[in-house]
Amino acid sequence: MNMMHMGAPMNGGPPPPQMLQMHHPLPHHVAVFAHGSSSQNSQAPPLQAASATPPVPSSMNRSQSRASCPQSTREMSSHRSTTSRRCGVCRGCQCKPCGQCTYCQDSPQFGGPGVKKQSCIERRCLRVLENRLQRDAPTFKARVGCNACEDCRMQDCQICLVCLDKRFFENRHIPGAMCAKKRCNNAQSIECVPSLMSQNPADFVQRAPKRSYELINPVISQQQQQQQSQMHFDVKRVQYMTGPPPQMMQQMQMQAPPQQQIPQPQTPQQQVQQHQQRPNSNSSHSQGPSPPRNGVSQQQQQQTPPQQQNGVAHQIKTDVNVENLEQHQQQQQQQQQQLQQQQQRMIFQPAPYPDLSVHARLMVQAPPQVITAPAPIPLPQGQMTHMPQHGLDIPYLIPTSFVQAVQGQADPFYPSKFELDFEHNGDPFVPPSYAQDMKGQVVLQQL
DNA sequence: CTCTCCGGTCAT
DNA sequence: ATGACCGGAGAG
Ligand SMILES: [Zn+2]
Ligand SMILES: [Zn+2]
Repeated sequence: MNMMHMGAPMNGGPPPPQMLQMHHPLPHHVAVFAHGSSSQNSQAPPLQAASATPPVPSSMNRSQSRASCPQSTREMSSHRSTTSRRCGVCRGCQCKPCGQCTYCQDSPQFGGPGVKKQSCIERRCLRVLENRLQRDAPTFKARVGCNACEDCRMQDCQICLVCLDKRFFENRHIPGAMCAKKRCNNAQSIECVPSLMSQNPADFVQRAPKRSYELINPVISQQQQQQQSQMHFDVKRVQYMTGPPPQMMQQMQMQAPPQQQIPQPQTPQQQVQQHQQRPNSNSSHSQGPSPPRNGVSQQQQQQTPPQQQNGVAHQIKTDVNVENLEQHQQQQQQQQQQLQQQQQRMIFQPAPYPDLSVHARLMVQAPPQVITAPAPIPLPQGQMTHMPQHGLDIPYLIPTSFVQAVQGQADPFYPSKFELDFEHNGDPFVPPSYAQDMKGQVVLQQL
């Protein structure tokens, strides 16, 4: 029951607030939307459109409170230091509400009842995610699978805490853990010893904003990417700026991220109008969510006319999701080539871990397909497009490498949608769609 | 006041 | 462990 559908500030009409004013210098590889701050990056992606269309109205990131001030000031100053706020710069913060995820559906913004009161899955902020990981990881019951059973062979869910940690934080918070969704009988629980960070919450707070996502993603040539088209492997290499704990030396993570979906060129406003009437627009959560506490069901909310989603069919992008590195591309490519075969194989042959009893060891002794980082690389930025670097230069805005994005996708969290939207409606900030068929493909679980 | 949405809590 | 709720913080 809604009928409220008040014109959300974002859709309404308030002139697009010019992007978040970054107080810190933006790395050249980071495109800026705002006023002609056209970063003169060499790869000069077609950002005109972007600048014309701010990612999200400032009103959208209300709770973010001055995203421009990366200083921990506001975040911490808040008496309720326990409440993490939006960073305002990560992909999530930049994204518009998809309008189709369960939370958007719930939001009054889209005519929902507003009972769930959660942010759009697409808009999940990485900072918040991290805070949560830091909080929960210590008590998280991590397990390592046998890597032999069927479950272990399945691809990671990509939405559980472990997967998210893996994807965004290179398992720093829950090292060695296997996808929480996997139900391996031979799984062994491991003590989660969050590396890298002290157990002192006070520390997090301070570090959170500064948390650099100094992680490096290997670069995979487009060709390679295409060759791996059957599966997505977001191979990442860990690289720590600060002294990494022994167990976290370096690791290579292979993930089989869900297939990318093609963005659905439409703005929230449009979405509101269309207000899908999808049969299974349960979207986002792949795992059967528990039943709603009360009668408010998703369906009930969908009382809007069965508008069509428009002609844009949801396609599935099969390119490998890999984010490109700027400089180490070459060497990486070489490396990748060598590993290419291996990787393809891993797709169906989850590497048998040498020893799973100790996660520490697990981390050190990377599985066969593990690619060890060539050498400490100076955090290239721009590849972790979805990683906010609170307080630091954040290559999370619009990576200059739009071009790359268009060709080979990087991460489900960095929807290829951007490029497409450019072409379709010039709005690169429209979040990926949540077609039921893509259910659980590109999401972040509830935070 | 309006609005977004974090985080705690409870049900599953 | 995870999702549904919902109180309420905090920004506009
Ligand atoms: Zn959404
Ligand atoms: Zn954010």
